[in-house]
Amino acid sequence: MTTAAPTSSRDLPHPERTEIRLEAVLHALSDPMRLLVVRELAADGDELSCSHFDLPVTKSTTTHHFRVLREAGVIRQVYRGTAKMNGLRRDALDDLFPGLLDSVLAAAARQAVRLGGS
Amino acid sequence: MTTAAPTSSRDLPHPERTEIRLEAVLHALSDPMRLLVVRELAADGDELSCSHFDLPVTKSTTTHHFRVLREAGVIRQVYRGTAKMNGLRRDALDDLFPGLLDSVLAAAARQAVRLGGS
DNA sequence: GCCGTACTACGATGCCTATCGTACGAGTCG
DNA sequence: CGACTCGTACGATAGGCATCGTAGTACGGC
Repeated sequence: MTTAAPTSSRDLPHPERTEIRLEAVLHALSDPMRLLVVRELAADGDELSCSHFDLPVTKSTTTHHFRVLREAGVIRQVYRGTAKMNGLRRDALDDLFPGLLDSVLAAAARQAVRLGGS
Repeated sequence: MTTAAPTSSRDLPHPERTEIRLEAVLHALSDPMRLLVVRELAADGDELSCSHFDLPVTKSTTTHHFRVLREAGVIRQVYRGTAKMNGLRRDALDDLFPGLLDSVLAAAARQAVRLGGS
């Protein structure tokens, strides 16, 4: 259910819903880059390719961050051709930790306003 | 406001409310030991001494964890005689990140039930 | 079949951190 | 004062991790 039929043959390891740990999720979200990615994913709906994000790090590092997010159970990644599409695992997170993701997103938005000014 | 008159002469550096960063809070809560401490603090009201906690680590490490929590703005520490009392900074956290702490605590409680069974 | 694009794998590096042990300072109580 | 308790400071250590660069793999289009 959680893993739809992949458009490509390559498959990626995702943690089962019961394998997701709060500490891992919090740790994944505690990195500025990853928090930025999650905020953008939440804002733009889902299904965004890795290359859509213009992070101030190399592609190697970007790959690393996406893997951390996937292995923590925060995002779901599916290959579609050469692109790798990313989507928030809202269903699993909201089921396991109700309100957590929204609180973090709201907190991040508030802090962005508070610090960035814009 | 946030810093009451200390019972002892020794004083501890706490971040101002505006200095508290979401990433730092999430990182502080992403450690199992520290999450345990915060859960106990939230359950037992506030004003618990460091020695009250029976963590499976040495006292040096315990001191380290409490300092991380304090420097992230999660707890407030005040000396009272030889003891160091610890309390959650609920006011600051709820003001900066409404609902975040409660979501994390609820998520931790849910996960404890889900995993521990007891 | 070949090339370009998208992403990965692997090794290296430097920093951060969780942990410990020991030695020390601060405060309380006899 | 002296001893004891609570917590700190400092050094050491080992592991983790964010970052990079380069070389390589998968896929789609020409």
